[in-house]
Amino acid sequence: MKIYNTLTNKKEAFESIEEGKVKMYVCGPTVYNYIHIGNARPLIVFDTVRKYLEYKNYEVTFVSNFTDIDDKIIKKANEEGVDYREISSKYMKEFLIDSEGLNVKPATIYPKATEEIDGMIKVIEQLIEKGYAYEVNGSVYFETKKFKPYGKLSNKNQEDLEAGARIAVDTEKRNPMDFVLWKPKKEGEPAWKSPWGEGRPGWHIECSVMAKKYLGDSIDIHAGGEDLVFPHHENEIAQSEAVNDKQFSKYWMHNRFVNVDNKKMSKSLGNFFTVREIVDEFSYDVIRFFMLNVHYRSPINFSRDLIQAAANGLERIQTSRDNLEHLLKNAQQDDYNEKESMLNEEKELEKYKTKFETAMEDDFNTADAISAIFELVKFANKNTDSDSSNKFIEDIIILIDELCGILGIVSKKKKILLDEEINDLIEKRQQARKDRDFALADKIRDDLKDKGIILEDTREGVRWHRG
RNA sequence: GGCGCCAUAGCCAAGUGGUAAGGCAGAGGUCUGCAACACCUUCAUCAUCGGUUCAAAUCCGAUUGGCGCCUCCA
Repeated sequence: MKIYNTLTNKKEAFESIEEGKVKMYVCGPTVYNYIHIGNARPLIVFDTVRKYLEYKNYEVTFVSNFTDIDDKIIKKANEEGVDYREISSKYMKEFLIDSEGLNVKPATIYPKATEEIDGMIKVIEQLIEKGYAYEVNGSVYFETKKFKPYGKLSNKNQEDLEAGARIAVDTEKRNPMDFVLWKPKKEGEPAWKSPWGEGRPGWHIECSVMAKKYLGDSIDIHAGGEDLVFPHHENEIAQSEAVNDKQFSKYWMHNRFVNVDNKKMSKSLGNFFTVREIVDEFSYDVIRFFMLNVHYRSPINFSRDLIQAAANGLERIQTSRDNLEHLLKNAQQDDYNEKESMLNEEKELEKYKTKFETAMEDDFNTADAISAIFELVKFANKNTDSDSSNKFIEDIIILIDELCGILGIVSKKKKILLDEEINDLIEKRQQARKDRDFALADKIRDDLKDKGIILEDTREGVRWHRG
């Protein structure tokens, strides 16, 4: 299995630190709003990475934090005139709802920044002791010059960074590139006690501390959006490796952005769509499928037309799977019939599975993996009919479900329970068709369509599903 | 100014040295009372220029265009 490692800028063979186990840390959301579909990309992508690792029998410990104290949260709380905790707890809940909708497996642990302050203070103290950090007027800064490898993740060197520094130099700092570990309390803001007076932690220290506490000094995979490479992840490396004297993360994975009109979608630019908005019109399943249609290290453009195209594609997979299930109900033979034996099905199915795995092993090429599913679907559509055997159909269904399952793609259409009223109407329509009263038959079909029930007259009888 | 990424059919998108996967949309056909589904057929030489090679979308160089990071940000 190969993973593209931002640290080395190349694809590397994946070898976990401890055999059979993977420790993974993904930077989680700052909870001050509903997530937008840009936020959904890392969620979906790294959940898929996890699912594939688990499919390969790794025991994955997956940690994803909540940044539940931050300038933006405070700002929003002040705007709404409520306590910051009301904001953070509300949007944590909403995040988990979207997360579940997107078929993201819950993290092993979701640590919250505000519950880890003691640990952060301890690490900051250690950094000061070891000479990597210094205190000025209640603020504590990390002195980047003291950490020699600083810049190794983002391929920057201190001189370039200083030359490019656009922020007005904070006179408190010894060096413009130093970053804050602890900031003093401002009037009206929440604060915690510390050896440097009341205040709150800087953003970067959170992740270093939570990763250490729940995963240990060295982890296998650290992931997040590409914008986190610098400064966030660079700073995490500096903090963690300065304290632990060990490599912090072996592999660093970063997803590219979701764009609108080829421009980055972000809360600050205001050109974003929330996941909820899209779910209203399409569905969580379509969003997930849409995201996985593009390799995670390529930018992906978002538009109504593109997501509609993805919805149509997903429908193709689901329709095929539905048809198979329908055939299975009527299938008689238990063992392969002559035609099926000729097809050498097992070997044929192996081909799609191999293509799928090969794609996934190559830095999680989900786009290519999905094409294997489409090829499997084509094979199924082409080679099954009412004469197919149970065994033949079941084998295909199992494989479709397995492959879709790894990607977290829902392979079945959502159905409601058989409603007698609907069945009555369908029978009525069948009678009308027999009587060649097509006007009535079409009216019944149209009426059902208005209620969201789509009828299809297949060779094997009338079928219906939610539109 | 520094660092990095990208350019494949109407649209989306794999492919990183051996002659272009897959999906959406479109066209023609089969099936069907009609429709839908499905199936069959059809639809590109890979931004431009130059180079390396028996062989390049794939490597090198240049040009043009686009994007990201260097500041909160997935």
